[in-house]
Amino acid sequence: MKNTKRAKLEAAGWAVGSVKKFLGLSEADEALINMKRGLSRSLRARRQQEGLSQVQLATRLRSSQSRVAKMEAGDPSVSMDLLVSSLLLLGATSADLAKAIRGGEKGKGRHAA
Amino acid sequence: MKNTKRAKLEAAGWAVGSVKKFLGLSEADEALINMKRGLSRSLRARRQQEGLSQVQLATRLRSSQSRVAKMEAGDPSVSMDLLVSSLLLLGATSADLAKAIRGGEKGKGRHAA
DNA sequence: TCATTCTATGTCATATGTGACATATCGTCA
DNA sequence: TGACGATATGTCACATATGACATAGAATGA
Repeated sequence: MKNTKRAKLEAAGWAVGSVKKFLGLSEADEALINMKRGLSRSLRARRQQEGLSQVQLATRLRSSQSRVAKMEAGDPSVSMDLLVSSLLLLGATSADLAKAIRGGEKGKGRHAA
Repeated sequence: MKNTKRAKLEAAGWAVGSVKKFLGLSEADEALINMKRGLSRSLRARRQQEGLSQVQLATRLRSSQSRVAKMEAGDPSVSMDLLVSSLLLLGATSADLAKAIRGGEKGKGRHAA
């Protein structure tokens, strides 16, 4: 992910209604991270449900154990594309993904609102 | 995103879903592309609803007109991350995104209401 | 016609993501 | 204890995505 994003935004000044817009952008960043978290959790859950090790999953995905670990850890270097396509390869439907994305909303353990 | 698969995809004309197996196109690939399509459409819809030109939107996103055009065109060079974060910046909620993703599901031919 | 605005498409330098590898930690079992 | 399997973390070469730019097409109005 872009760790320069915030810096760029701050440097930009953000002409119109700056403070409000800035907060909005911050929230957007947070939302994206939460969505990824939901996908990460879903990936780990599916893997474990299938009784696969990270190595086994990596083989299925034609990736590596370390990348699987990073996917599940929500590492910033992992794209949403990778998470989504991995979940799809594990048999998730787009409805499942939609759910995972919404499920990643806030803190874990919260009942859905 | 593997360019080889994309090339195959596009070379096929990407018409109907019957030849995909021969081209090595998995269900997962198809699903991912459909999800992106849903996001692309949603982005365009939101932009137009706000009465923004691509240039104006690009400015808001701190991107360029050409990239916005590519996002909306579903260009293979556009990542899901970019689509999602752009939509979030336009004020979409994760529920909206979940919907867009599921909306990108099936036949695009349907001139939906 | 020309001029303007909006959008599409191609290219490129550079930023970012990815798979692979090494290595560390942790738990389990003999 | 040592060995093994599973997971985490750091690094790197290479692949891919991104913003910026140029340019073209399409639509509108003078």
